[in-house]
Amino acid sequence: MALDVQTLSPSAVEGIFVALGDSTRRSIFFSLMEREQSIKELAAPLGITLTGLGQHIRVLEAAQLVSSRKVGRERRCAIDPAGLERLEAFAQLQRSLWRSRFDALRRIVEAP
Amino acid sequence: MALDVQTLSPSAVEGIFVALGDSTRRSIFFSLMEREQSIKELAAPLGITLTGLGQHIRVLEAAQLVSSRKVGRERRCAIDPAGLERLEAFAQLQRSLWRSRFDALRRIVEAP
DNA sequence: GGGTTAGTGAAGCACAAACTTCACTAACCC
DNA sequence: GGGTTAGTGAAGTTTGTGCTTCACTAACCC
Repeated sequence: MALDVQTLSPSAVEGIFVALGDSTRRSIFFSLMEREQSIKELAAPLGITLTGLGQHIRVLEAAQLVSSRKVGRERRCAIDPAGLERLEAFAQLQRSLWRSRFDALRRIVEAP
Repeated sequence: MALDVQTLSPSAVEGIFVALGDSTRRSIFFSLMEREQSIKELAAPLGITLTGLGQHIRVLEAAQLVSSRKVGRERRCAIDPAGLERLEAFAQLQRSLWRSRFDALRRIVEAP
């Protein structure tokens, strides 16, 4: 997991939050966590058109949560670990940043 | 960081993604990472009304990303670490789940 | 070739949600 | 008390975006 400063900047996770902020895209994501699937396979249980699903995949790909490749006339979609790695690193960093600031503040307030 | 199964279920992080899926709420969140602030202080740089900002705070509070309390006539808003903890645990779990499934799949494909 | 199936691009619709205004409460200050 | 300031609730407006339809391409199959 190679993560530089750029990878951890707020703007780097924007796309992830936008992507998973939608319930349909969350469903697609969790469905792909089970197994790789085509656009058609993903669309069926959600009751939406292939076009609509294709649009969601593009958003998920932009966030690096999903990757896809054409195999024949099908598009095979799968989880891209990059997004999850970035999300985890982001949460970790923010939490530790908050913690250190909170501890510093506490030290001032509770000065002897 | 106490995290049970409930805390890690997809539905537990829905609110977090919905909350941070909006750019204004991301701004509020990062602004609060710097320091505790009132509704007025948060609204000023964003150029939105106090009413509008109050609505965003409610969404962030529902996701446990922000906590607030009334101090006099002001509402002091601050980061709630619970949301970040949950987000980190979620990303960690999903990534490890994906990794184990991916490794299992690879073992089948690359069978000797 | 002809028919079917999977997916894509452009363009439009429709609803959810971000934001506002207005009216009000309550805390602060003189 | 009277004036100002911070925030809140209800109700309306407007904009973004999720989704569709339609037309098309390309792969598969006979």
